[in-house]
Amino acid sequence: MVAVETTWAHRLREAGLRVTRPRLSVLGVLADRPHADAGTIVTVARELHPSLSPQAVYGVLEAFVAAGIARRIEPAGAPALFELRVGDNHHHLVCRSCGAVADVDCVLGAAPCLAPSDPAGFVIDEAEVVFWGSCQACQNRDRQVAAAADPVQLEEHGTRGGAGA
Amino acid sequence: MVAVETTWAHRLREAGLRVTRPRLSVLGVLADRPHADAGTIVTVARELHPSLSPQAVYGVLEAFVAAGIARRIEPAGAPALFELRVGDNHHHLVCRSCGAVADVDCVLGAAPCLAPSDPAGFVIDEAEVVFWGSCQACQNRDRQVAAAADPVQLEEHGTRGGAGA
DNA sequence: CCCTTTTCTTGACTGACTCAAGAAAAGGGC
DNA sequence: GCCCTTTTCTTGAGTCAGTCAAGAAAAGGG
Repeated sequence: MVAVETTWAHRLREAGLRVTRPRLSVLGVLADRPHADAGTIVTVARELHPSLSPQAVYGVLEAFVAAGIARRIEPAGAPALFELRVGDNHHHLVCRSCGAVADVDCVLGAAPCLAPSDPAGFVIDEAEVVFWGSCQACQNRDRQVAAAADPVQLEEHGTRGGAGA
Repeated sequence: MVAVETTWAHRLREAGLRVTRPRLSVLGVLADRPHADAGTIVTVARELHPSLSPQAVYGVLEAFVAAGIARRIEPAGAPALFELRVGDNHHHLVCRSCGAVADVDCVLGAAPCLAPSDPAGFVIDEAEVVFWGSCQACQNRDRQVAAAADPVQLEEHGTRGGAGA
């Protein structure tokens, strides 16, 4: 416990940031939930630090991103997500149904891992890749809903689909 | 002129959509500006159709996307953009400074053009690729600003950088 | 031309995020 | 340990993109 907090404090100092309660709280939440949005971080961090304000969280996250200890991702149609895994140029899988996000290692290595053949005069520093699809849980749920609608196929289970946030 | 409108009308009917003035206006704007956001579309379309409401434009764009005659892209940190180029799985170059967007043909062909080695149980239907960098105009501007700050290098021109959008 | 369905206008509202000012906390120097 | 400066956090108002809902207007088949 103490060791963990010491580690976070160390990481903050390394990045040239002061060690504060809000920053440690946000680091703790991000360690638990690797793709949390600002609202989730506020909610969860308040369990330990009830006076924490949303604006503090926005400020902390901005400082983390500027210092290079967090990365911001913005899948279309969702609020920004933050992750502590930085510097390895990995990409993301996003579920169209529930918004779940998973990491994928970059297939090709260093950033930018891809280069267009005709860059139209642009100097490119990053290739961002988002894979859109359906996560395992949503596939299971959809299969169960389909089975309920057409019981001939999988009648033996009689399962029901629960909404998966 | 009439031929053009007739073509748009035809395209709408093909897609199963009624032909209306707002829809023709939005198509016209998108033909001129291949990566316009909703606000720009409202402003430009009102030159021809002053009573057009923002909500009508949101509705029209939603109908276009649902019908497959437009595509919505959402670069991080910017409002959604719309384009008429659909069905070819192309990708985008986005300028970090001015937000300019250019199309790039997909290097690999059909969608999803990439596949992660470990998809973590996801079924993937699309790989979205965004190349981030600096467009030609912003490179020129930055070079001029640098020259103004350090005149030894390129003194002979004495150019000044204008803020670009 | 009429009638039904779709679409558009008007206007209120939400969610994510930003801006600004003053209060509180961090951490180096003594 | 205490003080002082700088950074950071809290509080509160504001912005921007987009959504929701209800009634008016327009499309297009009969």
